[in-house]
Amino acid sequence: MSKKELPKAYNFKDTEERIYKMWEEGGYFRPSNDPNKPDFDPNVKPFTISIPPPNVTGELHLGHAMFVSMEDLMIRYHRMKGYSALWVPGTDHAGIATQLMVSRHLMKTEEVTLEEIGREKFLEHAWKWKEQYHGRITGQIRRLGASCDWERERFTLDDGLSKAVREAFVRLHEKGLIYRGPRLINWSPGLKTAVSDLEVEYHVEEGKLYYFKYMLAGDSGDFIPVATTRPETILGDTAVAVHPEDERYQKFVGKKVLVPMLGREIPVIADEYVEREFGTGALKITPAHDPNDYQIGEKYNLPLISILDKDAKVNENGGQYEGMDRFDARKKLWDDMREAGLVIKEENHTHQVPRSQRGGEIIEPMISTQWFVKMESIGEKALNAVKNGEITIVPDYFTKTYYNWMENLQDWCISRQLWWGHRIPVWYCADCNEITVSREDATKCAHCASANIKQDEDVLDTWFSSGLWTFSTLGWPEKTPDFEYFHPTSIMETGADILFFWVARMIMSSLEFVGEIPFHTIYLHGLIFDEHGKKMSKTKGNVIDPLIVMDDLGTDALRFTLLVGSTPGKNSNLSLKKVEANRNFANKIWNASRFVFSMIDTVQADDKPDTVKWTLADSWIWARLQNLVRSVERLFAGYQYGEAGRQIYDFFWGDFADWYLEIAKLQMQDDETRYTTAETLARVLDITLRLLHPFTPFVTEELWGHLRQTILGSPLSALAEDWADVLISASWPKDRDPEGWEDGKIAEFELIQEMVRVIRNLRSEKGVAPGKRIAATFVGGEETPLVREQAQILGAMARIDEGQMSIVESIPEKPEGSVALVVGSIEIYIPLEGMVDLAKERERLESELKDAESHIARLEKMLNSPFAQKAPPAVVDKEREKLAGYKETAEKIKAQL
RNA sequence: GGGCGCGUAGCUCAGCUGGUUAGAGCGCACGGUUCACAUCCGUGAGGUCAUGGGUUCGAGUCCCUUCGCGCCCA
Repeated sequence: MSKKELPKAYNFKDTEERIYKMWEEGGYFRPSNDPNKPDFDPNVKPFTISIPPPNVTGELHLGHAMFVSMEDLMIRYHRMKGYSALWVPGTDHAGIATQLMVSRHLMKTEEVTLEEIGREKFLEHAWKWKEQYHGRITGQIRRLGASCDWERERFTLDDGLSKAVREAFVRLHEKGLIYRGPRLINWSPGLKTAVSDLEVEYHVEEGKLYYFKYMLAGDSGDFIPVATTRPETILGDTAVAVHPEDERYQKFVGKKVLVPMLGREIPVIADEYVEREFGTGALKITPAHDPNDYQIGEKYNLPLISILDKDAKVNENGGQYEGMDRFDARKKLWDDMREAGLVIKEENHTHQVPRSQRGGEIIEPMISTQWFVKMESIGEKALNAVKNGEITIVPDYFTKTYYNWMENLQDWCISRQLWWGHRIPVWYCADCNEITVSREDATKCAHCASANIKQDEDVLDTWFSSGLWTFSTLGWPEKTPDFEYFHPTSIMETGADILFFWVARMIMSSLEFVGEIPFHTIYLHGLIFDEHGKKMSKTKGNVIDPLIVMDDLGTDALRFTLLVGSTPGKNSNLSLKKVEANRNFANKIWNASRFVFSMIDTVQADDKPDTVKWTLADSWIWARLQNLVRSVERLFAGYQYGEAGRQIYDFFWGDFADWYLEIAKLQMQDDETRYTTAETLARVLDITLRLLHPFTPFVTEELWGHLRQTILGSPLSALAEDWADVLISASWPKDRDPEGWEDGKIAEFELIQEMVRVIRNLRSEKGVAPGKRIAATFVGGEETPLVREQAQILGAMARIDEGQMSIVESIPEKPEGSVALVVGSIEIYIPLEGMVDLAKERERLESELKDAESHIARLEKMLNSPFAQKAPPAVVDKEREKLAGYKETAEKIKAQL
């Protein structure tokens, strides 16, 4: 039989690729109930996840590994539960990142700039680039075991999604929710494009606070001292503001001051916004280059003077500084001001510097004509969807963060000065100056029918298209069967860091365009740091590459580590040590299974007993397993996947492998119990593999296949008759209600375990050779029948010589030269000739007695307190039982002393 | 400045709606060729659950204070 050939260690390298291919080619990733097929049953519940689309040209990192593991777990679980599970894969075009990469590549290989090559040629290159790298990232996601339906894979720039983007844009425009105009935006001078507020990160950095004089117009010689962190923006100042109650400056309010070096006259205004304590208490206002100043500028109708061009060089408004780079201008202007006697001082100052999320260059707020989406009404709907419970966020403490953000929405700048993306579907007419906004490519002006029209040069923010992701991937704006059946999707699982970037925008888009929520649950996972909680970065050299981890330790080990090491929303620290431990777990599963197969192989048809009698161990492992199934079900329902994984791990290793398998070795040698033991082994392994499958799909699929074959080829074949062909489509274990006998059997078995432990402990302490069989006398009292029944197990597990093992109900007196062990009401005497140090034994027993007595005292005190009346009876009873147990133990020990 | 989270064994972390003597992995110590597994087996050491107070019959778990750390927003 094939199982004999199974290698001694689990070899994931021979397994993963083969299994994945089998799944994919076998069509197991498709939803079981497909609305496009004639046998579609609308009553079957769908379970849908849209993948957070990775950058099509990107490379797998741990963030991907995390969400793939988590989503695959959810999908596999629901698939096994009988839902029509659909996981829609796809990628996004990542406008800025990809354009940057491609243009760098072009510069390197062909030494051409974007301007030289032109839009059309550039796009050809970009598409080639996309084709080239697309397979890399999707291949890497496959390696993780992702059971997504690749036949439904989408890309943000493909035809269907582009159509969706157009539809969305045009609808927003029709509703007046989209507008174009000059506003203060975040400008990235290196990329030469606008970026959204979210794409700007504020870094605390050492800088300087520059103090200087704002001279009053006229020659009074009076001045207002002003401090700034960005002196070059002085060129664009249009006011100086002071606090209305600031006595130092009240006299200047309403007067004019002169912009240094330029001599422009600007007003001194009073506003409570000014912080009197900061700097000099007087604030220069540059509405065209600072968001706060912009608002003040609006309030007081101050002119906007833009002083920078698209390269962040000083423009014509900067007088003699025109043409200088922003930082050179800062220096030159300051030097000139010093010469002119306007400089007061410089101070070191830490402040927040806005930097581009991509590339890290300093972002310049500046006035630019861009397209914006009005967020107010859209945002309100999205806020309410969470407030009224239609959408739940897990973990729920992110709900507040969400509210906070949604209540303070700024209009969203959606145009980008790039070529790689969805070109804005707006055409400008050179004849009538009207614009044409169209779903189809326009050929003539909608207003004057002139053909002299030109499409807007800009593209849309990538997040605009990914905001439509949950429904555009299902076919919207067409009412496709997929869209009708699978939307709204079930869970949006993604990183907490893109709650606003993406998740909030999907909610807004879906409510706006589809009129329904995009998903009912948002599950946010945390970020992954290195083993000491430090952010992974190339410069620190602490980056863990999931591809290398999978090469070295296997996909299942990586997945299990990520899943078990994380709790919803919390960041987790990953170390290779942990992955290694889970590689070992995969190997443990492998070997325990191998053992089970070999046991099943030994069963003969005539081993089947006439009446089935389960042993204590059989009952115990079964009861434990049922507890586990219930527990996992409850934990999954609460998104506690990590805890569920840990419990399965503990059961498999701690209960099944360490105890039941050892006992099964004995039970398999007994004609009476061979059949039922093999059956128990088979059933427990089957259910455990099913429970583990969403965590570690490869090793479980491989073993389950062998298990199925082994059972089918054995007298136990009836067990596996109705099983699916492959584990991925097998049914999830049913959580049954307890039948009432379970707790008693578990308690009995735990007594046996405890006896084994104390004997092993003694052996170890006394240095008894591990292989040496020893003698033992069990004085069982009430438990004597149990001890007799389990004698063989006790003997084997504790290495007791059967010939020298006696079990009695009571003995007249303590045997000489023996060590006495007490487990509940049972006494165990181990004769260890020459090894028993009476004084030491006494000491040991005394300390055990002390321990028991302290418990007795504690429990008696507790039971005499209001606890007995106020606590639930079940809890009180439990404590009473405990007390009785300790009393018994104490008595037995006393008898020894 | 506002909001959120965290602080449990040497390290990394679990601990669900408050209810045994607070757990795991790694690390450490001792011992092992037990016929599934040395990617293993057995035994052990190690914690006043950051601090102070409160609620409760009962607090690692709920509330407040302080200290330390991290994140988000401004």
